[in-house]
Amino acid sequence: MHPFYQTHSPLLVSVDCIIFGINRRKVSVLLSRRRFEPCKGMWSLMGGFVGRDESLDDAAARVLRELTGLEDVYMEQVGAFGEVGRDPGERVISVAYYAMINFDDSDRERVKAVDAQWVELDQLPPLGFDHQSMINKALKQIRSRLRHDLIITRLLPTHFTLTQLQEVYEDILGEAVDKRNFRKRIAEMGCFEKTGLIDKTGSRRGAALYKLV
Amino acid sequence: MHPFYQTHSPLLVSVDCIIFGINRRKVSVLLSRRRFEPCKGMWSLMGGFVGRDESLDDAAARVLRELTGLEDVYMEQVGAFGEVGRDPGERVISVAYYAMINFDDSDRERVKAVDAQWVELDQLPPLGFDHQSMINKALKQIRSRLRHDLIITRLLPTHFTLTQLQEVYEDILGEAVDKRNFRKRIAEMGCFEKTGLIDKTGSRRGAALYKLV
DNA sequence: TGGAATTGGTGTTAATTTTACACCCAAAAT
DNA sequence: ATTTTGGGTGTAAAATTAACACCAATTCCA
Repeated sequence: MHPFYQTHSPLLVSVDCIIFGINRRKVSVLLSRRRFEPCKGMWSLMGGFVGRDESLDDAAARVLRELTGLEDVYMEQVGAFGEVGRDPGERVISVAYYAMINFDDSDRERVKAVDAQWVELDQLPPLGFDHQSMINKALKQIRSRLRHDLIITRLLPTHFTLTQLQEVYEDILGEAVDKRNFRKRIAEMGCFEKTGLIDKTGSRRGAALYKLV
Repeated sequence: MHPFYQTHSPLLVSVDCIIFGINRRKVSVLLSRRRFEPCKGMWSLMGGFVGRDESLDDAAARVLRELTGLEDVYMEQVGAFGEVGRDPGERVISVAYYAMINFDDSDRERVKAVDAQWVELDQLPPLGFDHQSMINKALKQIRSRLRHDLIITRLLPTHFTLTQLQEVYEDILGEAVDKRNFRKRIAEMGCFEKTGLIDKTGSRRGAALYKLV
């Protein structure tokens, strides 16, 4: 190590993953019950320490993979959280990331093994550490992208109905939107394509299934 | 330390400060020439390591104070940068912050002492590390806030003319805006107040000086 | 077997917001 | 007195956004 660096004390750095998915038709976050101190027994995000030879992005991807078995999932950084007392056990800097996954893809066995559970956005229990702030900041970030971005399609299977898409949109936004205006906007984006398939699970009539172009 | 933490290797964590200010009527960034390896001789942002007993926010404030002598400056986090090779000297995670300061307040002596210099946004030289990415991300963040937020007034003295404000706005946005529409929008915000004072430095006629309400 | 129930799908109009645009003003300098 | 310089102001067209209601297709059940 270069002498300039030696005088400074290194710190533990972790990543925490806010994993969004859909459970029982509602946008939810994957939480797990902590089995170690600190905050043992509380609900929290899944995290892990950053290794010397992995980037922050890689560490986040690894934690997600360990938990869900999923590879190559799109993740976005939320920010770094560094209050001195944020982890009561030790000084830890944590970088929050969010991921949006299609629940059906995820490895249910593994999820169960770590005591993880899907919780709807408006049903979140008290969380350990500063994890609620992380989620709040992530939601703000996602909402601001919602109008010009198709991130939320990652929560759905490759084929989805417009009503499903709208429900996700409303969950994230936290308010209802007008169906016709929503569909108009979607259509203008021009990134969707009718597959010709019909989904009959949601209604008697059946709804057209779309996919990203 | 709790045994759970012992198996993980701590990392160096630094903060880098993107200090915006106005120099010769143009929005500029305070850069310094590095006097140590790595990247010795290159231009870079000012940074510093995060101590065990200071938060990230505190570390950023400290670095800013050490460089400019300014206290209680508003800073905003840009994000964490953690590629493995981002610092060629050693593994360092860095958290970027931006500050907007009124140049006249800053301690010119101290700034000179660290070989620092104001550089206009469109005149940035090649920077060391990933500092250009940090600036790019900060600018994106600021632009997205520009319409509903008065952050840029922090770049100006407490009393300023509308033309000054508009020039800052244009520098950040990177394009010209219509004078009448700009003033209309500003007026609608309703956060400005004519002081009754006149600034004669900019024109023969003189321009009204405003302040934040 | 016909009618009730359920979710899917579609256009138009008014309101609001945004953009484009040009001329006179006040003071200073010559 | 004339010129020069930036300061200050309003209106109309265009674009965007928001509000709003009904018929369609199928299933289920009486």
